[in-house]
Amino acid sequence: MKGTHLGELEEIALLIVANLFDNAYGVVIKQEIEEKCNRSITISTVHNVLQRLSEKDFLESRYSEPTKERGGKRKLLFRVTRAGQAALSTSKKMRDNLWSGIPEIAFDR
Amino acid sequence: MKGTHLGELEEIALLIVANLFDNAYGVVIKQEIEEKCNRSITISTVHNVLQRLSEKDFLESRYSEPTKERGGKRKLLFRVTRAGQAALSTSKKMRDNLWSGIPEIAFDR
DNA sequence: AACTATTTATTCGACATTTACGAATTGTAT
DNA sequence: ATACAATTCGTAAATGTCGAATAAATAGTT
Repeated sequence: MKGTHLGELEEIALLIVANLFDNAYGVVIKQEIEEKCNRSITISTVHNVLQRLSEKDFLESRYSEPTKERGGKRKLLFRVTRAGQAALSTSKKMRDNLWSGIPEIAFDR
Repeated sequence: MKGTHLGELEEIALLIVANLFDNAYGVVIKQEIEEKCNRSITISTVHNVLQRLSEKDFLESRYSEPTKERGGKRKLLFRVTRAGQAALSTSKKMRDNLWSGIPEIAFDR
């Protein structure tokens, strides 16, 4: 039963890539996850999830040109695919639906 | 690094229990997950996640009285704890925040 | 120019946690 | 005994996690 659902980190990574525009690559994605989700994560974990999302066709990638700065290797830039967008939308609808069934009162015990 | 985050299924299960009131136990939770999330899942998977959520103190449980029907064993009834509510809220805020940064346009390519 | 060091970045290999299922067990009513 | 409702157990697959290895670029040295 592989790739049937979006894992917790997978969904976050997809959302982060969708937030970034033309500069979504490993290092920046790691920083954004750490800042926006208030959680620490290593760069290898990030690359791992990016690769898995690519295999699932939720992300597509291309290499940038190297930059002039010291150590400026080419970067692997990511973009959310249509399938990725669909997966995100489905997930959001499902969760919004679940939340809509929870009265405020339930959280006021 | 155990229990640092709410897994994908863990979050769904928590939300489902929050939706149910006084009848949140294995079988019913399984049915609700299948209906509301349009996905199939076995009863053992459900019990497994319920147990893990209990160990993390996101759920609390008590046994009901046996019922009069044939095979009516006592049921293990679940309720979301304060910590569980907090975890759900945190997760929701994080995701809402991420979605707020994605312009509609980004999904109209 | 050729080396070596430093920097930015990605890839690899291994392990931990979560998700998933079928089978076994428990307790109740017929 | 048998059938039924429910939970628990054992194991495998998918996802999440990290440290170390590798790759490619610039800066400094000789």
